[in-house]
Amino acid sequence: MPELPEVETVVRSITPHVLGRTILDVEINSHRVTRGDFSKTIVGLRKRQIKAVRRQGKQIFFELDRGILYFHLGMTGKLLWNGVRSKYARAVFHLDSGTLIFDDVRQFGRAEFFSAMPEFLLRTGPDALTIGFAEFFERLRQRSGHIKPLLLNQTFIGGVGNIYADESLFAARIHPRASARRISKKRAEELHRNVVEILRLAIRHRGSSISNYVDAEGASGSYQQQHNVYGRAGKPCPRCGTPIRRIVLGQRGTHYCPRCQRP
DNA sequence: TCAAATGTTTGATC
DNA sequence: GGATCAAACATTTG
Repeated sequence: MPELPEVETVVRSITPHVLGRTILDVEINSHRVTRGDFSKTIVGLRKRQIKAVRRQGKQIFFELDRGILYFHLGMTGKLLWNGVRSKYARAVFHLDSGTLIFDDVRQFGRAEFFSAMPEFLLRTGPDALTIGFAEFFERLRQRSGHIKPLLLNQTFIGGVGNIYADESLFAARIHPRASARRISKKRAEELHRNVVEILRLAIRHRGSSISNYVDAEGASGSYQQQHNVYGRAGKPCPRCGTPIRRIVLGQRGTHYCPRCQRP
């Protein structure tokens, strides 16, 4: 579900409720919430104070007075502040200020305590909002393969998912199957600029709500109303009227305008 | 019943 | 060895 704009919106809506607060107790209702033994997470989090909340790519970190609480929302994860406890409430965090529910239908998300930043979390590439063009282009040049799956690769850049990859490629008029390393500097500039602009705009609209996504208060985003290609297969391209095409690329549905985005 | 869904990890293969 | 690709994970919805 959540890509950078949605995760950023969740972070912004959750931060005022949890910053400086103390975790009193934790319930974990599914063995899939953590990768290892979940009792480590319960014990590790008890009595910890939340010093900072930050996002890198699609990852959320609560920095504690000792250790880290890590969240990844996967496809259907939600963090709900004092929200409804559904049957998908996989973990519940009781703070001195209220209750944080980690709700996740498909269970691709994670909520886990680490005493130190684990290696697998350090593999994330630079955040899509902060990477500069020079570094972006440099990294692009080093890759073979198609541009669309590369944008989804979180070790390349962090934060872009299926919606914003399709929307950014449309804005930059780049075919999703274009060879990453053969994209011209001018086109790469367009792509970099559009990725940043679209992510920022989507944050202003509090993200895209397709089926599941809501912020910590349970509110939907509205950016889905401005999608040009994502989920619009067969509908006219807003720029030229040609029907939007849907293909499968890197196992993901991929939407583009066959006229505006030439191979 | 089948396909698809905002994502990542794992294991094969190039 | 590194990069790339497909399968698997779990559940709902149309």
